[in-house]
Amino acid sequence: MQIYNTLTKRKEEFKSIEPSKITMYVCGPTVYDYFHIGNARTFIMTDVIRRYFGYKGYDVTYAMNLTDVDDKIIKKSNEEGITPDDVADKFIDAFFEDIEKLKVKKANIYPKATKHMGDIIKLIKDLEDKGFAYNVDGNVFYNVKKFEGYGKLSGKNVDDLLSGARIEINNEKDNPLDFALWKKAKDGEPSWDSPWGKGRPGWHIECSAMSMKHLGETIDIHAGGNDLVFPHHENEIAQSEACTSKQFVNYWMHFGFLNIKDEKMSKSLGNFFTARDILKQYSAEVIRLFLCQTHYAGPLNFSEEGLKSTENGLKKITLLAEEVLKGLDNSEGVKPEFDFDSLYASFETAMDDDFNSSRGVAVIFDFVKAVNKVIAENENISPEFFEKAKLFLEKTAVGVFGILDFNSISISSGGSLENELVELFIKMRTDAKTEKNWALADKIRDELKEIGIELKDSKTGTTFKKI
RNA sequence: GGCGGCGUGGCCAAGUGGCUUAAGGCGAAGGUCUGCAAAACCUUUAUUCAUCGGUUCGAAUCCGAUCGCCGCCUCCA
Repeated sequence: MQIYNTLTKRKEEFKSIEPSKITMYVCGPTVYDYFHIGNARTFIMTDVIRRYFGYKGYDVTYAMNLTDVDDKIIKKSNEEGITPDDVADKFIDAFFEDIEKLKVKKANIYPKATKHMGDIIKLIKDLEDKGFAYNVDGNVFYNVKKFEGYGKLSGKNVDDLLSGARIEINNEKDNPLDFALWKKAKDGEPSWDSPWGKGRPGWHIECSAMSMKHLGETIDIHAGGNDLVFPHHENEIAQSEACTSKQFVNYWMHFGFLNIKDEKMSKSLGNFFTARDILKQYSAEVIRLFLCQTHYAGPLNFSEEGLKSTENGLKKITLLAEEVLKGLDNSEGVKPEFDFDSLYASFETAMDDDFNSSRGVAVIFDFVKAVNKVIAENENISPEFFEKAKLFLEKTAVGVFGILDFNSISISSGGSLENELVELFIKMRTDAKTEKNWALADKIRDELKEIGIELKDSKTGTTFKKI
């Protein structure tokens, strides 16, 4: 399995620290607002990656942090006149609701910054003791010059950064690049006691502290959006490695941006759609397929046309899944020649190559086409064939991508009064057809469609489904 | 100013030296099936990969230049 590692800037053979076990940490949301569909890309693609590891038989321990103490939360709490905790709680709830609607499997742990103050303070103290941090009147800064590898992830060097035009002026810092580990409390802000007085943690320290606490000093994978490479992840490395003298993360993975008309979707530009709004119009499966059709690292333009075209494509998969379910009820039939093995192999080859979901999805479409061909060419097909076909879809489309849900496929089955009534209409229509009374036959079909029942004629008779 | 990414058919998107005279999806056109639909199947839809040079027996893939777009360096997934 090959994974592109931002740290080494190339694809590398993936080797976990412990055989068949993986530790993975992903930078989650700062809970001050509903997350947008660009954030969702990270949540969904890490979900796909995590699911694929599961497919491969790995036991994954996956942590996603919730940043619940932060400038933006404080700002929001002032705007709304509620406490920062209330802001955080509200959007943590919303986060879990949205993530569930997007069919993202839950992480094993969702550590919160506010629940790890002891660990954070201990880490800062350690950095101070080791000479990597200095205290200026209750503010503690990290001394970037002390850490030799600073810039190794983002490919920057301290001198280039210093010549950059947009570095803020802060007289308290020895060096403009130094960043806050601990911020002295201001009036009305949430604060915690520490050896440096009351205050709260800086932005980057929580991830170092929580990743090391829950997953270990060295972990397999750390992922996040492209915009976190610098400074966030760079600083995490500096904090963690200065403290442990061990490699913090073996594989760094970064996701490309979701753009609107070639511009990064972001809260600050205001060009964003929240995931919950998009979910009102499109299913989780459509959104997931839309994202999976592009490799995770590249940019992806978000558009209504794109979602629409994905929705049409997904229909093909769903309709085939329906045929597969129906085929399970066959009593007997031919056992067609079908090379499941080579399809599994193609799927794995694609996904083994840095999670190339775009190719993985193409394999599913190839499969759909091949099964449709089998169905078109044979009158009766054995249920065993459909069982194998269902298993393939379950492992790939359902299990890895989450772009199909057998439970939401309604196939007509007798029993209820409603179904019997529809069957009655179908019988009447069949009679009308025999009498070549096309006007009546079409009227029945059209009117049933208006109340949400779709009829489909085939050689073997007419079937219906709710739409 | 520093660093990095990208430019493939009408649209989206894989491919990064020969297996590709470029996957897959959407759209479009024709055909089979059907009373008509729908679905499905078959066929067609890039002699070409921003442009121009170069390396090579061979390049969308490597090198150089040019044009265009985007990102990071400030909070951001």
